[in-house]
Amino acid sequence: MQRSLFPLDTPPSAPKATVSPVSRQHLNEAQYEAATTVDGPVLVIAGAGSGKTRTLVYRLAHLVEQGVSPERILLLTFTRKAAQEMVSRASLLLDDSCRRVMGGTFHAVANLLLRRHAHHLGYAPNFTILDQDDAEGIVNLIKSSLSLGGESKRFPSKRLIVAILSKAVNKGISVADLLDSEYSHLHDFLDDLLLIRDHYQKFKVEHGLMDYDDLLINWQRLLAEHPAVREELANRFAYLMVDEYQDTNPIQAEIVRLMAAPRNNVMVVGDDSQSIYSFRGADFRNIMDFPRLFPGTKIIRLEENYRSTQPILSVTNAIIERAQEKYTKTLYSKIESGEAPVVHAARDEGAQARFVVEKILARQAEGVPLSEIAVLFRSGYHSFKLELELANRHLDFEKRGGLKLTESAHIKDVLAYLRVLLNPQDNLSWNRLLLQLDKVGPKTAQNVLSRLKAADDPLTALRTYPAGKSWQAGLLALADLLTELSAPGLAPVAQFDLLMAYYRPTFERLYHDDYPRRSRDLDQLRMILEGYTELQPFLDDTSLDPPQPNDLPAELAGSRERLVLSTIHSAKGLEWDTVFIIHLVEGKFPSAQAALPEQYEEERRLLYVAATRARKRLFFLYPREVMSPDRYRTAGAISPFLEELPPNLMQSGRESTPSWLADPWQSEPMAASPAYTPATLTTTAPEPPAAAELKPGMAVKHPFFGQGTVEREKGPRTFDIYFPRHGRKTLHLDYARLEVLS
DNA sequence: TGAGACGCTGTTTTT
DNA sequence: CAGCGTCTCA
Repeated sequence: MQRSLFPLDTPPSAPKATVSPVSRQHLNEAQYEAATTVDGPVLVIAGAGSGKTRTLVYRLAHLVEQGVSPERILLLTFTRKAAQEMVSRASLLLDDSCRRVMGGTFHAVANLLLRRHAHHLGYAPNFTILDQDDAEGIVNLIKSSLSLGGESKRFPSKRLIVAILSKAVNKGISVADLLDSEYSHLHDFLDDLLLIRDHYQKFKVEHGLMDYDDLLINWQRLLAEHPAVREELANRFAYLMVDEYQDTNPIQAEIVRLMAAPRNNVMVVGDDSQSIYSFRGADFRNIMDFPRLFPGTKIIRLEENYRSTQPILSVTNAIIERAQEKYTKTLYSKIESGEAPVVHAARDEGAQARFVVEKILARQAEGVPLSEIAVLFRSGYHSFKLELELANRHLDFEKRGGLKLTESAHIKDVLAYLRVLLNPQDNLSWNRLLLQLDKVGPKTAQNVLSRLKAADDPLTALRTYPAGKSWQAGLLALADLLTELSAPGLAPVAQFDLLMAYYRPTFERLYHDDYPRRSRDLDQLRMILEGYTELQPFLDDTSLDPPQPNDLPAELAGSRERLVLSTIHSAKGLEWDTVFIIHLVEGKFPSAQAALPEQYEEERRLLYVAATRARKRLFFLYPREVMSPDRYRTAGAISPFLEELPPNLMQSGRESTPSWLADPWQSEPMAASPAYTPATLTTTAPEPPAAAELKPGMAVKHPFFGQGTVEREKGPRTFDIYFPRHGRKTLHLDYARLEVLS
């Protein structure tokens, strides 16, 4: 979790490089050209593993070295991590001034800009960002208030409704057209959907809420409708770079166009073969439209792959060769030798998991660190069996993708209090708080809500509300809590602690069966909160860059090598020595949902992305039998993507069903495993260091952020500390559990 | 009108 | 395998 998207202060530093970092030695011809063409529009078509990141990093350093002020560079990436990584590598290459480059996702940058300029659009600066879950919650409220969907079972779920409305926005088409093209079976619900959309829109504006799409739309509107603002921003950001351009949607393309004009110093980098976000409105044809959007675009292709061995590339080329529509290129590698990828048919899911573990141990024995190995899959739940097996064998892993910490109900509960504090208009969160009171249900909550809406001061309104006897006390307690929390000068962690004292009984009542497990999440949340001196950026980050549930503190994560389990989407842009792709069964991969040819093609690209992550060893696995929900075994068919590949490119491993396995028809029970505990945090709090003890340059240790260096004193008992793994944090000694190392 | 019990369905991917 | 809607009782 990292919030210093706009690093505002510059750490003192001397340039490290005496020779120009961007020399022809480190880059090939095409990369060099891309890194050093700084004026005018440039499109880089970069195949997988072709040194795209390297090129961007060198270009960043080159720009700064040429005298471009880092503040004037905007780097738009797909994840926050990617931006950090690039900025940090550029800093190593040149000097720390590169850290002043503004970088992040479209959504995160939109958020920062809109906090400053939202008033042009009729929004207050304290708007709340909604995640998908929130959006679904609002749609649900609207659905029931309009009494839609009651009788008819066919009425689309809140999930689907939100997906449809969002997709229409992101593709820039009407809901009617979208239904025609992708959801023809829902055509009868068009009017209902439009009605819901209008109510949803109105609800958001009235209550100071923005969903992910609004962040983009409003950024675009800001630029399109307010020329003065557009000019100011376009002036400030004289150089634009956009990574993963194949996954941008039309709104993002328009934002880029508006931000870049009239200089058009903009470089976009992407690979149409790796476009995997069409469900979000992205269209890989976007990348081909770029030259039309920016006449005079210089097009550069990076086709040499530096990552994988030729045997692996031969397979990945074969995968993508069968794509219906592709514009590009065949990758080649100079790393000739290497083993052919392995296809292995495991007996069932359990055997698949055991096979992976065996191979991991073998690879480890060959000297490959655990962190250089990854297991990839189509959907989050595909790794459950494997996670159990790994826990059994005491192999440490880190899971990416799938459920986020902030998606669980108990975390959402806590966040709702904090949200209401910052944005008293946020009726979604109010609703959540009210429903937690005993004897208060949806109906009562609605009544209270309508009163709050009319009132100037929500807290007074709460206190004076003519509540029923059975729940009056609860309402007052809530008002008291919120009053207490709004005391000026309270640090976020202090607010959290007060809040927990109030919430814990509710928490234990609501989740009585498994609250100890959930309790750990709250501990984790508290530690994350320690990195913030203000609530707003914390809340923004919980929506824009949500942490994973078992993200370990740096202290534990850094000391041990961990295997990576990841959805393919979250593995984008990364690479490992050894990669396993599991569950390559028809129905799971490609997903059974992918019925339309376009969706099927995207599944193919997804497999391509997964396979191109591997440097040396690549394993394709599938279970021959899968459990259907009713405990019967059914035959799993091999994914058509694998079946259609030329067999001579791969080693086949059906025979290697481990001999120690029991009778193949006997279900192999997993050895009883001790309940998996995602590393408890048993740190005994060290004595808080006295402020006088901390001096710039000192090494300190934080339970979550790991080792860091004190940069400067920022206030009473408050210091800026730079953590290499998490960026700059402002920490208060009373709240952060800091340990002095030197 | 809230709360708890029961039975059904449907299940990607992420900002 | 939960998360939803429906039903019943308080």
